[in-house]
Formats: sequence, structure tokens, C-alpha cells
Amino acid sequence: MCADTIAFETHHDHSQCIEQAMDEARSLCKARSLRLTPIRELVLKLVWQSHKPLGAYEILPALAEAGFNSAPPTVYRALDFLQEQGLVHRIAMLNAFIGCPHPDDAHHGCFLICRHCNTAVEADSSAAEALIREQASALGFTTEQQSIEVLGCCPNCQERA
Amino acid sequence: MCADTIAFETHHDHSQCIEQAMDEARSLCKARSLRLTPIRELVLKLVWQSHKPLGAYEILPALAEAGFNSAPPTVYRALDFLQEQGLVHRIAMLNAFIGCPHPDDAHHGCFLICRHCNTAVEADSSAAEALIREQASALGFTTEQQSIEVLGCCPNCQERA
DNA sequence: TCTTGTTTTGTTATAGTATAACGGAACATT
DNA sequence: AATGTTCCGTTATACTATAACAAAACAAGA
Ligand SMILES: [Zn+2]
Ligand SMILES: [Zn+2]
Ligand SMILES: [Zn+2]
Ligand SMILES: [Zn+2]
Repeated sequence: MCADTIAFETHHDHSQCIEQAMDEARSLCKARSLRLTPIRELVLKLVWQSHKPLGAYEILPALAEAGFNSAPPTVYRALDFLQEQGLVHRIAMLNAFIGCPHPDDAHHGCFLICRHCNTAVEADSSAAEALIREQASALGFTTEQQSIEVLGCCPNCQERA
Repeated sequence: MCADTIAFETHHDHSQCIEQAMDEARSLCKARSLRLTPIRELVLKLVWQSHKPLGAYEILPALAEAGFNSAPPTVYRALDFLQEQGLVHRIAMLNAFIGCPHPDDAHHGCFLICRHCNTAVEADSSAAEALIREQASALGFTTEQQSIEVLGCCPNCQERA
């Protein structure tokens, strides 16, 4: 499973990650009586197939190849749906999307993004999230949504250098 | 001064904030032997005049009015310069820019953005920043830059409701 | 099955954000 | 004045995202 424990592990069997993510998505949608349509399923799979966050326009050609309409609204609608269900996250600094490894449970993730190889992993950030929420609260600000994104150098790229 | 202490204070004399920010910018550039050209100075002033984060294309008309060229590269160059010097920050979730109230000292800020009135304030987030840095480090990830952005409801808008 | 209301998708157009590339002007230094 | 550097003007274009409306697919009751 593509979880925090194997963050930045390059040698794992990623097809396993993908399959599990797709299974979870299917059961999650079923449980919520939502339709994981072919387009949505394909978009989710494409996002998962990349360890790098994927831009919306990088997804379009694959949709076309699969015989679907491939105009921007198609992919953005699918991404909107997947985001609403917590199946993918959007990384604002990159205008790109990445699959969430634990879409079922409420969680607060931060993204560690490598400047060199462009991989990104979602790490738990509950503690930081709580801290920020408290500090904001002290200023009278009610937190509804947080985005924590970190640029830097991943262990693999450090080793290479 | 438009600092954390008066975050979300609507009734302060903002012209004071602006003047102080401009003074600081001038001395900071002088100290660094950099040129705070008329365009850069105007862009910084425009950003400061708004309590809401300002999009690049919202700045262009004012540049035109002031007699400058007003094509996108003009404002993006100025914003790039101001960002590099820490005089403004970019808020990724909004594609918008906001003046930094303490550009001289190294600091880690997070942005509290109100969904209702669109104001944003920069609050100190050193503690959260350190926490995240440590957690990333534990995964072998070297942090170079962090972005913490918080959406929610500011005290003024809560009072109104 | 037929009807009807709802959700999803196709399609076209357009809005919004950001950068590439190159020439010319302004500036600083000698 | 000559020279190298930085900054700006200008045009074009890339990239990201949404509006609007029609057609199709689906779900559920009559
Ligand atoms: Zn997640
Ligand atoms: Zn890397
Ligand atoms: Zn700042
Ligand atoms: Zn507000």
C-alpha cells in the first residue's frame, strides 16, 4: 500500500498500490451511493499511475486514447468529483493532482514535493494542523480548510547527489 | 503597523501601514543595492493598498493609468522582484499576492484567508513550520520552502453572522 | 415498459493566469 | 564617450480553468 510508511520507496510494486486504491474507490463510492463512472475511474487510475502530481491537461490525451471525449471540462468534472470524495487532492503550488492513499478516514495531510524528481508524497500532519488551528483560533479565526505544501529534496535525490 | 497584533483590525489607519511598508522597502533595497524602480514601487504600493490578496491582472489597469506599459510581463516582473526580496508573498490557493509586513527578518508565515470578505493576514507559524520540518526530516526529506494556507472565517465576518 | 426527473457527458466558447523571446531604453562604471 | 548590465516595451503564446447549453445515460416510480 502506497502509504506513509513507504514514502519515497521507489522499489515497491506500484501496480499493487493502484489496484488497492481502485478497490477502495469502488467500495467507497458504493457505500455512498455514488457512481464511479468509466471516466472517473480512468482519471483516478491515471492519477494513481503517476508518482508525480499530474496536471489536468496531462490527463486529456489518455482520455482521448481511451475513446472518451477529451475536452477540458471532461477531466475537470472527473477531478472535481474525485476531490469532493477525497479520492484525490489538488496541490495548489503545482496546479496538479495526486491520489490520496487513505480516502476513507478523515485526515490532515501535507505534501512533500521534491524539486528534483517531482515526486510528491502525502504525510500526516495532524499535529501541525491542530497547532495552526489553535493559533488561528486565538486570533478569532475559524479554520475550515488547510493546505500545507512543502518543497524540498527527497531522500532518493539526496542520495544521488 | 499592519502586523499580527492588529490582524483583522478593520479600523486602523491603513495609510500608515502603507507608508511604513514603502519606507521599509526603500531602505531594504538600498541596503541590498537593488533598484526599487517606479514600476516596482507602484506595484508594491498597489498590493499594500488592498487588504485582500491582489491578482496580477487586477494590478495592470492601475499601471496603465499611471502611464506605464501594462502588459502582463510588466507586472509579473515586478512581482517576481518583490517576491525574491520578500516584500510580497504569493498565495497559491488564490493566485494572488499580498504585502509582507516584516520583509526584513527571516520568518515563517501562514496565511489566514477569509472565505467571506476575502481578507488575508499573515500570521507567524514558526512552531508549525518547525514541526513539519522535523516530520519531513524523519522521512529523509529536506525542507527548502513551506506554504501554509488556511481558509476559514475571520472574526469580523463571524460577528456579522 | 413508459414516463419523468436527475445525473452525467459532449461540445463550443471563453475566462483567467503566466511565460517566452527579442529588441530597445535606461542605468552604472570606466 | 564607450561598454556592459539591468530593466522595460512589445508581441505572441502557453497553460489552467470555467460558463453555458444540448444530448445522452441513468434511476425509479407509474
Ligand atoms: Zn489524503
Ligand atoms: Zn526527488
Ligand atoms: Zn511575510
Ligand atoms: Zn471575513
